[in-house]
Amino acid sequence: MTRLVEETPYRWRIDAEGPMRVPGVVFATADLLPDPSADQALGQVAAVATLPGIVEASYAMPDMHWGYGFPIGGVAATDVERDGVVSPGGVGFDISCGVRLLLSGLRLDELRPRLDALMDALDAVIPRGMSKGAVWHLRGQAELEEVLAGGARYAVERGHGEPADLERCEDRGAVADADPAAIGARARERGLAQVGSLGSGNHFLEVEAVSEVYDEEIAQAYGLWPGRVCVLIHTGSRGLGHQVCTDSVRAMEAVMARYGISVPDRQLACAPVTSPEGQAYLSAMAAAANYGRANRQLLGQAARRAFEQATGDGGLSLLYDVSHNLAKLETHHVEGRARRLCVHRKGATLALPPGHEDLPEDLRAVGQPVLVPGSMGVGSYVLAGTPSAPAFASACHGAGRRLSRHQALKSTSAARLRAELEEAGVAVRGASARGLAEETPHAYKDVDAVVTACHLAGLARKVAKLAPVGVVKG
DNA sequence: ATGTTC
Repeated sequence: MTRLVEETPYRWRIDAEGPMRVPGVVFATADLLPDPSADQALGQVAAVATLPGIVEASYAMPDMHWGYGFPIGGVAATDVERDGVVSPGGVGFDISCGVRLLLSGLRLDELRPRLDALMDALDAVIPRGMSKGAVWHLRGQAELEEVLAGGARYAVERGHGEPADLERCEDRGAVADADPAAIGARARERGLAQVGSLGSGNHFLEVEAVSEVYDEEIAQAYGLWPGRVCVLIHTGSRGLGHQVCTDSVRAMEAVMARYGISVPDRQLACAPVTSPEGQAYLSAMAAAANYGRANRQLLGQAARRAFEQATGDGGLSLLYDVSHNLAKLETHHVEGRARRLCVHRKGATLALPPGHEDLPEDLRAVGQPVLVPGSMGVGSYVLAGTPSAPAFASACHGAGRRLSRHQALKSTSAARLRAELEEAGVAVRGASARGLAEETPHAYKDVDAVVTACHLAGLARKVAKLAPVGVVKG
């Protein structure tokens, strides 16, 4: 049983006990905390706090819930120069899973008469579901290596997008230090035919419109005006990323004892960042991340074609593309000293503060767009990084699951859910009955409450809300 | 999340 101490209404502490090296810190209201009888995420926050080299605290965001090893919504940083570890479970199976928000030139009232045509066009060009085709037919393993090394940059080089897109991608579209050779044969095979595909589970493409603006100045800098139609794409690195995680966990389990590391849960398998195994993981992870970046770039292009075809206006501009499953080497001040850290964000979004040098120039004054998809049909939020940038500049990544997929499936009728969505004015395309039922909104926390907790805890500030008008799902 | 149990 993990004991929580309430520090503020939006911040709870788990004191460091036993093998914990740092405390746990959970950003949430009481209502958003996981139910301990059904969800072990708080114990996972404490378990992560035992990892070698961890600094400051084992953090969790308001959308936290149970995950593989680390909680989803977990943030943990380790000191690279003090034997800090990297753990594949701190990134998750869907490496560089993330979101991309594109802005159209249309107002919702202009789109309405063409909405069905647009949804049909998207239906035709967006591959989705388990291993069922992709937009991009790579020439073979040699070209897959280019994708793994170059990410969205390579996609744009090959004509899949505009150079301006890259300015609005985290890491300008490609993570450095990616080594395609660090990726195994099986992962490569799985990856060959999936670049430009949505996948299943909680992945989706949504057509939305700006429904509320909370911060005029930042919304203006982001180009978010009321009624503006936009497209939100949520997907990751598909089977390739999954296989990289599987292979890496196995490799680390085999060497942990050699490094004198013991962890309370074997799902926390890890190795020192500077070890051969740590470096191999980070190289493979970066390559898988680039695959995810290329994947979102290709789907954004497919959305442009569908808009062009259905509305005559394919001019979607990219607001931002950001991952919420990644480990990054970053410099942060800890106890007054700049330190090189390996920051794991799993179901947590990077939220760079105003003025940060990694931001594109035209967004630097206001801070990074933080994209927070809500549950299906409920709407999404755009937030912005704050000057205080707690938890190594991180924020929530979504609503956060409340019920397991199995529980959701048992408690929901897919047909009724589809009817409810259509009745609420949300067109649905391509969703399997099971996919719909597992993603029922009542299986998720209230995204309004999650975002409010983020805002009041100072993790990220509210900028605008987006209301859905159409969804494409696996 | 995932060729949902190599």
